[in-house]
Amino acid sequence: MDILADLNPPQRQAVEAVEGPLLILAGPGSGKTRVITHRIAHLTTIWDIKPHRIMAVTFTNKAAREMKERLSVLMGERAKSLTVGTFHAICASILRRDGAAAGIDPKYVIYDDADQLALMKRCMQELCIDPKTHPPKPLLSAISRAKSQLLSPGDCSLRIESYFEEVLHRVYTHYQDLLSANHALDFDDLLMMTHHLFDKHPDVLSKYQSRYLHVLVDEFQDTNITQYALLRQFAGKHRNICVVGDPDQSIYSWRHADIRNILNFGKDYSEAKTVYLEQNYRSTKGILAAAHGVIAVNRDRIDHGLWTENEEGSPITIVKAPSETSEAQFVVGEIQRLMASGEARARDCAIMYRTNAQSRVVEECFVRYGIPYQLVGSIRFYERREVKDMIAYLRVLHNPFDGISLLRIINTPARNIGQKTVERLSQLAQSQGVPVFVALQRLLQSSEVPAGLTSRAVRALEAFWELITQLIAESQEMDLVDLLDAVINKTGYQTYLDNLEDGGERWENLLELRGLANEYAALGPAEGLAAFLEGVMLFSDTDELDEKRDVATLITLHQAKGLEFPVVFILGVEEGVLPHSRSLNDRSQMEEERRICYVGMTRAKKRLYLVRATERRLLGEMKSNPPSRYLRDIPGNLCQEIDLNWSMDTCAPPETKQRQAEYDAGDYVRHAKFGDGVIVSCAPTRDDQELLIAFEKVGMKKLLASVAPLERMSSPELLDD
DNA sequence: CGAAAGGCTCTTTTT
DNA sequence: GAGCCTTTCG
Repeated sequence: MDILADLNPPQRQAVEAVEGPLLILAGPGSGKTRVITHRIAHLTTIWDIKPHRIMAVTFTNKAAREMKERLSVLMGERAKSLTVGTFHAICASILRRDGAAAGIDPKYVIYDDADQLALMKRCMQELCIDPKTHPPKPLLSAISRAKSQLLSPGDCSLRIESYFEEVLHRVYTHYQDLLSANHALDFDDLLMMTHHLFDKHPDVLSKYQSRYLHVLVDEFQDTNITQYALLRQFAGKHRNICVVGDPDQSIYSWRHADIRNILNFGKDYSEAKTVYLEQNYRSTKGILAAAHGVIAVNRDRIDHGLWTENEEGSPITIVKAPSETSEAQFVVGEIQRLMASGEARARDCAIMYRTNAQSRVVEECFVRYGIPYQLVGSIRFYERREVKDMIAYLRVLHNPFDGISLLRIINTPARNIGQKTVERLSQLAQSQGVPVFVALQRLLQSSEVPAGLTSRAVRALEAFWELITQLIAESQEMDLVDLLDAVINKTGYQTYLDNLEDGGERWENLLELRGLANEYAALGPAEGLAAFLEGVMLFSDTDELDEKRDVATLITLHQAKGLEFPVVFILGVEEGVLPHSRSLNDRSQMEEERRICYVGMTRAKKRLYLVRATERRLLGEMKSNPPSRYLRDIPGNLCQEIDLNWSMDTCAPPETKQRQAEYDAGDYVRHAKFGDGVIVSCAPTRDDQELLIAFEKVGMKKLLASVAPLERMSSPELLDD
């Protein structure tokens, strides 16, 4: 197989530049994943690099999985020994293997958002900080920001400039203490602690540096400072680091992605080569031009060419609906029409929106009209109560120091351990400075009942202790699936679910979890449990997306990055929704909103619909939003407009008209009465344009584009007649 | 002790 | 409208 055969010249250049650092700037649809996979295949075949000496880092599990699939097509079995994974997954396994040097328990557990929140509440309680005056979430997000920049609690104490920062410092310090007391790491810790480990233990670092001859990174524009620092550590010895990115698709600044990384790359690796991938293989010319119209407005960007040899394609359809219901109905009708005409199947269609909340109306509508669909990741699998409960049990068995999990399941299902008892128990743990698990053990060993506890409560705790210790013993020798079954049975969880209203559905979820556990069977008891817990925490539901089923996809614009569909509907193209209201007063956030829109538009291969509702329910209140500013930035000649407001009462088919209102300053026009003229300026109004026209014969006139009897003139010669 | 009801806040995007 | 917390009742 000739790996270079069907690559265009820049792609080939990117694949063949194997020595030294390489920056690939790749526009949407330019084949960047292809370049990465072919580059790896090229390295392993032509240059005979052993696959286990190559690391490819992605952001999502889905991207990692796809890359592995494509690589095994190119390389076969050899692909298995490549390191392909997300930053988080790669770091998690490094810490499990080598973290002990930095004081990390190999049996550490990973805390997700919910766990973090629980821990933060506990933390604030212990510090006597009122969660009303200092809401936990902003504090957590500030801590996350610090960790994304490699700032330890100590570093944060160096520049305390406000009361908030003072509180932050105290909270951050204690939060880290609690994490470590629980033998737990949060998502950001996985990265920061790995960096820390490498920083303090050159021997460990050197092991990885020597092993990895080549490091490749996808979606480089989304890396944060910590991730970039990690990459530099990995590539520190051989300096063969290849990063692929597109600044125009940077939409994760809220997760502390730092665009400066792209700029710094050239400084940190002054010998770096740069390759531009500018040919788009995905979209029609029309879609590309429309998307360019939107993104070109951004100030903080370098305009680079993006072109395609694809056909011009259908016009972009801009739809004005009276409400979010009719917005959804339009989508249904249009999908039905496309399916009936054979132009598209359900699976060719994607419905994209800014916020998850928007999906509900669409979902209801799809159910009513029987359009098959899949909703991508609004409720994460492992965030479901029953799944979290089961995982909490397994975590406690794996690592009894995990107090957050222990307290979660201590009375689930109910076993007569009330709130008071739990509170008393965690107080005991805190005052003795030991984990809850140990405090419980001590309490039960001592002959006297501590103050504040009834003997009844102690009996209940004893029963719980028996249950857990017995399960821990079993976890040492039982296979994972058997262990899970044992937990479900001995805790009475199944009976508990049976008595619940929606128990059936929840039981299904546990069966799914069981199926997942089955995949770790080969690893044996303890190791299987560890790997399962790691996998389940880092597993994201976006991975659920199944391209094989013939169903339409409902997805947020963020999650849509990296995907493509023949037909794309973007909903809520309104001021306040896209761009989102929370970004309106911040210029750099507004630029990001624009990139989000750009990402959505460039997902479309053949057809693109931009739909808005003149009125929609927001915050429980009816709101009427003006059309998104992005609509104005799309050249009018690329569009066709549908106004559903007109068809409401009359039941007439939706009126379609070529958008004539779109004029630009400098256009030449002929007016039925005033004769020929040139447009001096045009001011957009709600649905129209107010034109200032200099007429040859009658001078300046102010006219509305939609009502004035104007005709566009193609060339200025006519004026000179 | 647990379940149910009422009141409160806050709504972006996710590894 | 939803999730979270607190209060209230059985």
